Amino acid sequence: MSPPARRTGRPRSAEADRAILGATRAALVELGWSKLTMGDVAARAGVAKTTLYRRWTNKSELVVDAVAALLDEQLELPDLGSLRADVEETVLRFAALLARPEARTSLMAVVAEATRDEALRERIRTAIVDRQKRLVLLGRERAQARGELLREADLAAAARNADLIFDVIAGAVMHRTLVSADAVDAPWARDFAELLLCGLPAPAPAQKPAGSV
Amino acid sequence: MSPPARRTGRPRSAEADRAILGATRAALVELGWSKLTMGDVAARAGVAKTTLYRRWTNKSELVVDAVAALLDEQLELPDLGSLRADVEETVLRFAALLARPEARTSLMAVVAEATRDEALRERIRTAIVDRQKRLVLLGRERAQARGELLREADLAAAARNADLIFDVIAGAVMHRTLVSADAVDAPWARDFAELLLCGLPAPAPAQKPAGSV
Amino acid sequence: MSPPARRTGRPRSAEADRAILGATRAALVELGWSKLTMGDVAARAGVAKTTLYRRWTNKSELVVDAVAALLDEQLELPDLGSLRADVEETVLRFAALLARPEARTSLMAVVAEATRDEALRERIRTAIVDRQKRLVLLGRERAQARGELLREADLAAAARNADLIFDVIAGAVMHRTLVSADAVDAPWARDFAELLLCGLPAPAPAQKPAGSV
Amino acid sequence: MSPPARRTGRPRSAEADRAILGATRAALVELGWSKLTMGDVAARAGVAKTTLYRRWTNKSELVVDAVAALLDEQLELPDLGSLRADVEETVLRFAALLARPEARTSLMAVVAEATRDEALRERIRTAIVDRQKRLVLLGRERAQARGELLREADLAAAARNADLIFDVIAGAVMHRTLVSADAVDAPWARDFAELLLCGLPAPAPAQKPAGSV
DNA sequence: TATTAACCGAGACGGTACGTCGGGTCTTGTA
DNA sequence: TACAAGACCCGACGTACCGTCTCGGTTAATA
Repeated sequence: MSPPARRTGRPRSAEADRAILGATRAALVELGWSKLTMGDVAARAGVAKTTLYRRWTNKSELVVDAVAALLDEQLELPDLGSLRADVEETVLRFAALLARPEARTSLMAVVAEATRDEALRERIRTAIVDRQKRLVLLGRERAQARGELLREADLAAAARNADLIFDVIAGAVMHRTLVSADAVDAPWARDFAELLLCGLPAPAPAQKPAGSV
Repeated sequence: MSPPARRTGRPRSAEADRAILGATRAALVELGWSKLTMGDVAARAGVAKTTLYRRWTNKSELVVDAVAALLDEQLELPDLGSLRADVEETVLRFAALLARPEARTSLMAVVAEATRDEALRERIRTAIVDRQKRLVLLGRERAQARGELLREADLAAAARNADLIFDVIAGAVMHRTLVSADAVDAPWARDFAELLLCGLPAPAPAQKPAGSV
Repeated sequence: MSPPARRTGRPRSAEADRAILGATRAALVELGWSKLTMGDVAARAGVAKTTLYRRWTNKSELVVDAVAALLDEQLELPDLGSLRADVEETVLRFAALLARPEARTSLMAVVAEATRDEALRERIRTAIVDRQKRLVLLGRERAQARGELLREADLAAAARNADLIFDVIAGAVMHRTLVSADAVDAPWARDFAELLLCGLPAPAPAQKPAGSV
Repeated sequence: MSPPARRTGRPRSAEADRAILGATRAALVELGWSKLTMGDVAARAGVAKTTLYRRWTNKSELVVDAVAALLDEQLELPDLGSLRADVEETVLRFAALLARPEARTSLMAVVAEATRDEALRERIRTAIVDRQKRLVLLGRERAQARGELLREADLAAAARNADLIFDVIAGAVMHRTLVSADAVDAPWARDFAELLLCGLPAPAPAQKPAGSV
């Protein structure tokens, strides 16, 4: 069932594979998705266009693969002694990643493409989202150990909550960077952490009776 | 201030503006971003291609404006009597909009394109971001009137805060929808509103004594 | 029958007429027929396009009028004492005229346009051809007076002959200049006059028995 | 000498060359120069527009070649036994060609365009002028073989002379047809051949006693 | 060692859309 | 009315990229 390993004929050049992916990543950084052309990638890789199409059926497929390789870098969770400090630092690290043009461009390109490609969406979910979610889980673990966070009884609720926090953090940073086109700097990170930990500033401390969720 | 110029010559047809934006939205729905062509939009609008390019330099710019109009008409702030309910409802409305393929696709395409196009970024900011921020401002106004929110003394801080809240709400919804590829439904909206209003659940109400923040 | 002289309303600006024709000639010289645009002419004349179209229905009509004015300069027949010398000098003068880009360009443009415009053809015939034919008639007159040329008995034949000579001289110069793209210089003029006066070089003097022609 | 290059890559389709030139001629006949469009030619030829532009940079260049092919196929030198008869027949054949509107129109259009386009002038020279000059060379060869013409000693002079004769014949016919707008018919051809072979009718330098005619 | 099938580069091909340009018309406000 | 300005419709222009298709030539496994 698995590919019976083509046997006859000249085998494909592994060199070419490497060169093509490298050239694609370079072109992505310089030009972005929409101005990247197959002809240009081929030229950069010192390869014929035919060679590209022998391996990938599409511009999309090629670029997605190139991006996937690019995004294998991972964020690491800091441990600064308090939940608030850890959140701020994580936000700043993620923003630093998004500040790099190749990351920003290719991430968005792949997300945009995914808006009309179910398979790609699934691929993003497993390759990126699920992998980064561990940061939230780990951070919560630590905070609970420190006594900074309530330990949730309901397991399902706990999972749902982790998902929510992940979307809030990642979404806020991405939205500010890519849509609002504003900088994510230390003051913003501080304000964001404050909001995340304490919520909107209610007028009277007495308004929140004891025992509320 | 801005429109004192343009006195001589035949004025631009407002009719054409409407027809073009309408045709663009219709084409987006039917074809999606990538298959939408300027020529087709012109034909649908009963207008010459030149007339499009006299108003928008690009396919991107045109689509940004069409999307902005779409958001304008679709997003209204509800008034359900409490900040919490208003937030939930707004989140759900925004999610409903993103569930429509033409909105999702074109919004993301435009954002992706903007990652390497400063002018487009600026246009998104003025045409979409600044315009939708009114929802946050209006919502805060009402909540303060109801006594649900502290009235901020510092004006600059108030503005910064509105920006932050906007990015958090819009970012969370977009990220969950487009990146995490999960549904934004009523339970999620409830959890999100809870988090936004109250922050992460601290273990004891008395735990935050002196010296905080 | 003659134009009843419009009376009401603002009269047309004679200034504008002059400016337009001048601008057209200037544009013809610089750009040639095909790259001359109505918009450019209007701009040079400091006039709106509407004003052009109020006076001429077409680009063609406008340019033809401009060319006609240009060609009102005339060639003068020299009198150098012999038919041969007069022919050579006339050829060189005509060539000098064709060497001027505005003359060359606009003349050809108008002729090309005439290939599909009967009315224009007629206009060229009366405005240019018939007017220049006088040179042939005058030259023949003088040569006959000097005894260099046979005086034709048949009047119709004489007229036909003048037409022929005109086409041969003008045609040869124009063809060499415009089609063959070679220079019409003194040696060529000499060779041409020799050919015109004596015909192709026959091998034996005895071949043309008396009384021929 | 000229085609040693071009070794790699897919070779250009000779089929396409034929189809394009054929389609161009057909379009010229139906539409004339100014209404002929590259897109239409491509469609008729069953070829992409790109393929046209890969071979010809311009509408003008393409039409020049199409016209050249037209002349090639239409103009053959007759052999009627005498130089005089051959000249007459050639003149009539050329005139018949110029009577066809597509030939007349496109030839003139191309020449007019060339008055301000050096590259086009060069192309006309090589594609049309040099190619048709063969008729003069061949005709002279035959006439000399028959003993009707002097064999020139000086080679350079012979070449100059062929150029001259070509310009005289082609120029006279074109001028009469296109500028004078008169018919080139059998009588005119006879008069022209007489003039070309014998020159202007001199009164016989002393040979002919006074009072002749 | 010779065969041979699949590879490779180059580049032409049919398409489709792009953004621009010019022709000729129409619509303003002003003189 | 004419005029300057400039928007309008139309249609062709020449370009760019897509993904496919020959070409002539190379290269490793097989026979």
